[in-house]
Amino acid sequence: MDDHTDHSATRAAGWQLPASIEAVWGVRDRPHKGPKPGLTLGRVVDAAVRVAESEGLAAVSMSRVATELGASTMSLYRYVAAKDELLDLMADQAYGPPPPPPEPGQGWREGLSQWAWALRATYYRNAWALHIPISSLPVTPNQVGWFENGLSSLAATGLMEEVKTSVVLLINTYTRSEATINVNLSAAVQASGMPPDEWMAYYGRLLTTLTDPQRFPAISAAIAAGVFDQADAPDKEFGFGLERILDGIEVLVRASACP
Amino acid sequence: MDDHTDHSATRAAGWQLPASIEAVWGVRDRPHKGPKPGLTLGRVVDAAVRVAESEGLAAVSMSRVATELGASTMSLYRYVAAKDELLDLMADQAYGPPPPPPEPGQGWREGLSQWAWALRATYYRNAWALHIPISSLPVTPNQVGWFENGLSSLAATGLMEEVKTSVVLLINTYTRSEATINVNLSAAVQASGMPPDEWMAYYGRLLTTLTDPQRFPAISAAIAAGVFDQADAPDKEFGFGLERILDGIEVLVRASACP
DNA sequence: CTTTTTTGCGTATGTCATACGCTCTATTGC
DNA sequence: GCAATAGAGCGTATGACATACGCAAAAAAG
Repeated sequence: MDDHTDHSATRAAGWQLPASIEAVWGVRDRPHKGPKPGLTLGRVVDAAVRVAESEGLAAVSMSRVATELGASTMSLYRYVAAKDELLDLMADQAYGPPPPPPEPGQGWREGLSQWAWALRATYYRNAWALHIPISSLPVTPNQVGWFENGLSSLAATGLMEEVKTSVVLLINTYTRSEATINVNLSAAVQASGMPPDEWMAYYGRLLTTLTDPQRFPAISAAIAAGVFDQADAPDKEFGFGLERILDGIEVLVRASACP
Repeated sequence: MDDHTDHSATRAAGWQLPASIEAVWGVRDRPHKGPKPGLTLGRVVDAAVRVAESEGLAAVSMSRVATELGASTMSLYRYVAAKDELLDLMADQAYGPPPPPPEPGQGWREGLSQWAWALRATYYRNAWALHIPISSLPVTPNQVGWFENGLSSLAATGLMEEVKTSVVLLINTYTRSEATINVNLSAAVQASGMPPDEWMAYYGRLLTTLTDPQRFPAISAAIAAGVFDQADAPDKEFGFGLERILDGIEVLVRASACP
């Protein structure tokens, strides 16, 4: 144990939790010696998020964030060891605090469903955050908070703890990737300047041209059935997949309930 | 119709399929006028893939690929309009040709399951490709080929065409993101220098330190149950989710079979 | 008051994507 | 055949960007 904070669990051979992440968890820093910091980690992250919201994640450069704060580029490195750390903190900020836990009377399915929809809304609201690569298992407060909340819906089921975490991970994975696909897609549509329906129709025509019906019978059938005639409501698509997954989990819950 | 190839379907107001992508589909270019190209699009993409395989996607710069080919940086721009296009073509190369379509006697579930596992193996084998952002719906030959193959498993079910595409999209989405998470994660573990089990144990200790059991009861329960004591086999985790999703789809298929 | 730590920040380095324009080449229209 | 022309390779900018390094000033500790 050293004179200051106990880092025995956040440090290990070859790796340690970055100092900036310890900071968001509120692990208190000793009162400093040198000059007072002119900024705070929070202000840096907020500024970065502001830039990402208004100009996209690609616009988030150290110098852009610095000018946003009226500081110099290099001063940011007193709060964050590298840009990657800043991105991780921005991602945590994007999650925000998780929604309130499900009410006691609610079933697991309803709880998980609401959780997934809330998560999805968060991803859509902060589309820029989807471009930040996932660098490890959740270690930031809001991310862990969402995980906790997801798990809590399953508390009353008889599932094994290991299975519960798998389920929550599964739904998070699904939700994130559905959001990623749609965000990228709508960016592409936007870039084309066409209205979504028209773009979809164009895509259908494109496939028709490119795919030989002999080699691509299933796709041709889909085209013929008019699948690509108009853009599907993304909500519908997401709901479809979610219900399928929940159906699958229901099978599992039932099996574990009546042995 | 103009003097050369018919582009009426690959061009549209405000957007057109990039020339390099038309090229991989084998849309023939008119016999050229100027000097003979010293390279081919295929060689450029191959070189880029070789770099990505041996040094990671981050090492793929235009100049690195050029030196790989013994050419100058700028010469690559005769084959590809921008780096993004090169990345899209690399991604298509990573998919490779889809596995053979399911045998006639096989059920949809077995077919889709095999498809998903094959897709997953492909993602794992070419982990670098997961870092390439998805820029639109599938338009490259191998990607479309995989899509076709996935759909073909569902041909015999009575599902509507629209639902079939949703199902295939769902499984692809799930598979891709599971792979993404595990690839990133194992990169993080690798970077730490610890063996996976030890890393997981460390992560458990980390969570224990950071999470107050009052505010994070569900996570604390998971920790107490030893969920984080050892790294799960990623195959198990993937199989779990996949079976859940297939269970969900089975519900759907049954419902549409006996109305 | 001196030592130590820590801050802000100027400067420098190396990497990248890519615009531009020059030269040279092979095909095409005459 | 021959000139016009589209295209090929590529050298040379240009303007970002992340970040290493080091200095000078500030504040707490002794």
